[in-house]
Amino acid sequence: MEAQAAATTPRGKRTRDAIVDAAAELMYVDGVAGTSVDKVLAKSGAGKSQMYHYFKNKEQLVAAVIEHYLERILGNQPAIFELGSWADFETWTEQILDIHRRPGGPIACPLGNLAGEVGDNPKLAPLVDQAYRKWESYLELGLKTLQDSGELVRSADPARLAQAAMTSVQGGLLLAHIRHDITALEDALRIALTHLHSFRP
Amino acid sequence: MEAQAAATTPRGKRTRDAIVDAAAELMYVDGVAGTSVDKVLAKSGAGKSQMYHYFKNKEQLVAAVIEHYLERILGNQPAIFELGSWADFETWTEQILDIHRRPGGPIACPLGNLAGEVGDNPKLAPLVDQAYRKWESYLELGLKTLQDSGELVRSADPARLAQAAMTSVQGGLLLAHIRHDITALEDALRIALTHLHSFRP
DNA sequence: AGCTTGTTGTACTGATCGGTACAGTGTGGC
DNA sequence: GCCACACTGTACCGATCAGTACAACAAGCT
Repeated sequence: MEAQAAATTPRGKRTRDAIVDAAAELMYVDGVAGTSVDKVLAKSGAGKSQMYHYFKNKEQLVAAVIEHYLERILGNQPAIFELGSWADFETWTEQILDIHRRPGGPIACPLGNLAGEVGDNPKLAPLVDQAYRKWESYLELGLKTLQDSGELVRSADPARLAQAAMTSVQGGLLLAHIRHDITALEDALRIALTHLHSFRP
Repeated sequence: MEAQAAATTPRGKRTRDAIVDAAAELMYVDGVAGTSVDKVLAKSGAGKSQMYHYFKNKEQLVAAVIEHYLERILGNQPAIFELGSWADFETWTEQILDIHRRPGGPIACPLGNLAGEVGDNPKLAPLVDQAYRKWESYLELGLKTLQDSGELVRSADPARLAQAAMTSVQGGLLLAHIRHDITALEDALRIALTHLHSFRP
C-alpha cells in the first residue's frame, strides 16, 4: 500500500498535493490514458523530478488521484456520515443533487468516469472497488442504524440495499453526464429512496 | 455524418470490419486513449494505409466503434424489439443478465465504459448520447404499447420511465463490472422492473 | 561551519504516438 | 487486353510518451 513516498516537509507536501490536484482535474476531463505526466506537471508547476520523487510511476499517481476523488466526493455529501433517520437519507440525496446543480459543477462522478477505463487494470481496479465500498459503507451504516431503531424491517439486508442505492447514484450520474441533464439523476435518486422506503415496517 | 469512407467492394468491407472489430475489442478493455491505432492494426492484420483509407482519423474510427457497440448490444437483447406485455419486459431483463452471466462474457457495458472517457469530447460525446437514446427508444416504444393496451396508466411518461430503466441498467453494470459480481445488476434490474410495475393500473 | 536528508531544475533516452507519402497490387467493367 | 480505381504494404515524419540521470539547492541538526 505504501508504494508512493510520503512528503515529510510542508514544502514537499504542498508540491505533492499540487501534483495530485492537477492530475485529478485533468483525469476527470481527459481520462487516465488521456492525461500525460507532462501535462500534469505543466499544470501543477512542478518538475519531473518531483513527480518521480513522490510517485514510483504514473500508476501510483492515479492511485493517489482515486483516493483524492473519494475524499472530495464524501466531503461534498457530509450528510452521509450521520444517517440516523429517513429524513437524513432525503438530505443526503439533496446534497448530491446540489453538487451537480452548481453551475459548472461536476454532473459526473470522477470515480465512475475512471471505472470504465481502469475496470480491467489489475492494479487500479481494486482501488476503485475499495473506494466505492468505503463510500457504500456509510450508507450501510446508516441503514443499520435505522434497523436498530426499528425504522427498517429486520429482514432487510443493509449491505444489499446500500449497493442498490449506489447503482442508482452511478447510473443516474452516467446518464446525466452524457445528457447534460440532471433529470436522470433526480429520478434515479427518487426511485432509490422509494425502494429503500419499501422496507419500512 | 459521412465522415468515414464507405467500403465499396466485399474485400474492402472485410478489411474495414476487421479494423472496427479489433478496435472495439481493444477499446472495450483498454479504453479509447489506451488503444493505439498501431495496436488495432496489428490485431486486425491490416496496414496503416487501410486504416486511413477508411477513416479520416482515429476519432472517426471510435465513432464507428460506438455504432458497432450499439448494434452488438441490441443484438444481444432481441426482446427489446418486441415489448408488448409485462412478461416481455421480464424476458428483456433476463436476456441482459444472460449476456453477462456467460463465462468470460462482458459484465460491462461497452458504451458505459466509453461514457466516462469521452463524456466531454465534443465530437464523440454526442455519438454516445445518440446511441443511448436509440437503445432507450425501444424501451419507450414498448412502454407506449403497454399504455395503448391499457396495461400502463395514462399519467405515466414512457420517455421518463425508459430513462429510469436505463439508469438502472447502467448503474448495475458499472458496479457489477468493478465488483466482478453480477448481483448488483440483478438487483438493479429487479428494482427497475418493480418501479415500472408501480405504474400498472 | 559542516553534514545529512528532503527537495528541485534540466537535460536526456528509447519507445510509441497519430498521421502522411508514395509506390505498388488486385479486380471488375469495357 | 486494358484501363480506372479501390485497395494495400512499407517506410517515414515530428510530436509526445513514461521514465531516468545527475547535479544543485534548502533546511534542520549538531
